Amino acid sequence: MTHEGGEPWDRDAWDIDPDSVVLTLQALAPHSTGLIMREAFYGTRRFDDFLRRTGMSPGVLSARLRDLVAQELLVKVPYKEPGTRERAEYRLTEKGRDLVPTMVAMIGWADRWLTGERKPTMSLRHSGCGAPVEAVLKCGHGHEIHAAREIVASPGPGATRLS
Amino acid sequence: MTHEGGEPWDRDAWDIDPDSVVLTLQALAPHSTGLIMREAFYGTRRFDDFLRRTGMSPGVLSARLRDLVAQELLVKVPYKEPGTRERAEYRLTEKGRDLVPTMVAMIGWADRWLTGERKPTMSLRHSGCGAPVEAVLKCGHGHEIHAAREIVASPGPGATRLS
DNA sequence: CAGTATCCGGTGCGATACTG
DNA sequence: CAGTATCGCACCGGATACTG
Repeated sequence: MTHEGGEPWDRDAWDIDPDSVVLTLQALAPHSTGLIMREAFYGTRRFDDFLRRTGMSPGVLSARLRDLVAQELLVKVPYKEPGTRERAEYRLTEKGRDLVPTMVAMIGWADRWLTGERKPTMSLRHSGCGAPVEAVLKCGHGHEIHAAREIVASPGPGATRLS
Repeated sequence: MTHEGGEPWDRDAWDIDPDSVVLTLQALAPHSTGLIMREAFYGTRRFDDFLRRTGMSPGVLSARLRDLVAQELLVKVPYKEPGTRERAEYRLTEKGRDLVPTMVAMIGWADRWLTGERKPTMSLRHSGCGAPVEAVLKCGHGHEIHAAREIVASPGPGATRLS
């Protein structure tokens, strides 16, 4: 993953913003947003569960949930259990669930580099076979990619050429 | 990717922090850090190139590069071209390069959901075969995973049981 | 070229109190 | 239960000026 080593394009001749890496990072920022999404992936749906499990203040949680709903990563769904009053829950949308590969890749990286003494706090396994889940890279022809240098980056159709 | 639907553990009985998702997000936060890493992946190495291509101020860039070196995502390497004075460049470490699957997953997500009218600004291809690169999920037994519900999350060895 | 120093404005967030 | 309102602080980041 580099543009050096003989690629035929000049980095400074292209404006590549908004870059997709940054867009995704922004979707999960600020920090509290990522925390909420983590909880959502692990199954949390109700306001007070998010509150207790993330430890953030109600004002912050409220604001971030609003952002996430606006981004359509979560949907607010009213529901009513028989005999109780109506409540609200926040569910992952398809767009939100599609962040799973990103989350799994992040978990893999942190588990490889950041745990040190400590072991991973969460374990992801394939339902049925029980083997650990990981994110891997492959290309459209089905080749698995194991090194960054097997990837060539170049300006995409949305990049604008400068001057 | 859920703990609901009959899994035999109680989310509130476990402290799963520091969670790997959050750890990785923290490694790439604040925002300027992610921007720098993006540039690094696209091949940028020198201070003034980062400066111009990211548009941030020298103070901010300096602080973030320091963080990234401290985190060992980048290394500062002095080098000398014949006839010029010594300069410094920042290179990705193995730990930094290992974020590639995460980056690719993020790029895929943003390209699927965020582009709207606009097309992706960067294109990643397999060197040699030229096919587009993507992040996919698979398990240790080699099964490809296509739906979030094929993944079961449970507390890992590093989680602490409460009370 | 590769930074450091300073100022200053915005915002993210924790704590706390209150409401339907 | 599911939020909203307010306050004060810390940090992030833009602009600008300066240095080896």
